[in-house]
Amino acid sequence: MPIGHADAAAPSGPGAPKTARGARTRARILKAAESTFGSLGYHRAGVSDITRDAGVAQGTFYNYFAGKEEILRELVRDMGHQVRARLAAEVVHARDRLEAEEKGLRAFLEYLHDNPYLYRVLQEAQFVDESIYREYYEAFGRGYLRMLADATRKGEIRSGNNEVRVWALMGMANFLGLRYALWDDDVPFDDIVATISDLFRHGLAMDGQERNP
Amino acid sequence: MPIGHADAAAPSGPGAPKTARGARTRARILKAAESTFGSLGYHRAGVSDITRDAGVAQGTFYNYFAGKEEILRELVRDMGHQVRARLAAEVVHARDRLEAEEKGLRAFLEYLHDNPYLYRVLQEAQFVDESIYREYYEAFGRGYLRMLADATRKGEIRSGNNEVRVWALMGMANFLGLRYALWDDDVPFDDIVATISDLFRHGLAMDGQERNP
DNA sequence: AGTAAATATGACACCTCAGTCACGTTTGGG
DNA sequence: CCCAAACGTGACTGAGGTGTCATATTTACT
Repeated sequence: MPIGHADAAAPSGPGAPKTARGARTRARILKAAESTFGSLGYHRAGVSDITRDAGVAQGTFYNYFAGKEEILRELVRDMGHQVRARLAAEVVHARDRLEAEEKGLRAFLEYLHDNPYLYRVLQEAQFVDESIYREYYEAFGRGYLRMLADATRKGEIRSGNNEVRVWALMGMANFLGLRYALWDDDVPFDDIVATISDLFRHGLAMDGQERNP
Repeated sequence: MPIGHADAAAPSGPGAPKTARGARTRARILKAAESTFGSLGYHRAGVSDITRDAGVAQGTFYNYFAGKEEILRELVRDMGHQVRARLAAEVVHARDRLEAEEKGLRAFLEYLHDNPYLYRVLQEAQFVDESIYREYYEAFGRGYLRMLADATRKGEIRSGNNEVRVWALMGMANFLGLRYALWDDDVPFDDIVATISDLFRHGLAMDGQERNP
């Protein structure tokens, strides 16, 4: 995943803007949708809330998006690109997988803390159209799996079912983010990263225990 | 958490049934709400869908519940009691914490596979009233934390920040359940449990590596 | 059996909100 | 400078759905 490369596709299909003004307006509406869905939630948020926030009329909305559901789809795709790009950038200089996990987790917690809307929009999308949600995590998971496979090949991590590991790791990050980056920041990210790092380096069991082949 | 003990509180407050018939009707409505919310989702499901499923008239619903939101609250509380009771029963005979984690994870995956509605109702409740959701996981987490603290005291697991661990472990189980118990059961639960057990016993890093005091 | 409280009914009032449309305004290529 | 296409507007409508209420039926106790 190259950094600095425009990962986000230009909008296409019906409703794609054809002038500079159109592009600006579409972007404003999308931005407004992010904060409106993010703070009010998808169902409480009306299209009129979005257009008011964007400073356009109701009808303008439908010049660019087929409806409320489609703008959510677009939004999730957009936000997904952003997180992945950000995490990839943070992780690229790690010397091994364990270090990459540490950097990645910290970056994710920080990202979530700075962009709290991501979580809500994403999780709520799950119940509007499950395929949007699966697409996000499967895309995320594919990249993650590739990195774990590399690490296995290099002998940096134990061999094992990396696909299962990916889902376990994504779940961990997700819950830690919800609890410590969104709900309460009563535990420093350093402590969280240290705790998880210890789990990755030594497991949960006492040292030297259960080392049968 | 004693098994076989009625953990679920009897309904109280306004709308509490006062005859046997009333209690039956209330229970039928709650049951219907579970399957209706579970399959259609909270927002798509109408109160009329619930009452039709329960075989009662619209108005009957409001004899027992203040509204759509309150029955969701009740439902989450109810389902939370059930899962916790079930997991506690499965875990109670484990010989140490590591074995308890294995049994607990497998039991959770099986429970979710048999009760797919739990996930949807719970996750969706998050956006209707966040406190319902937090209450569920904080209750779950308190019990979990107590068990990890015991295990630390007994020297069964490494010392570390158990609270952070609890959230990491809950997140893992959650995502593994979503992916492998609800979406696709293409990986046997045995493999999942084995993978996670290996993580707990040895970590992710290669054996013998990173063992500095 | 008689009676008051509890429970059941379902039509309906009322409101929210997504999406439409006929008509103005701006843009940009020729 | 012209004009066709692109863009912007906001009042309106029609569907969907929550909660109410006057009335009917059942329960439980005497």
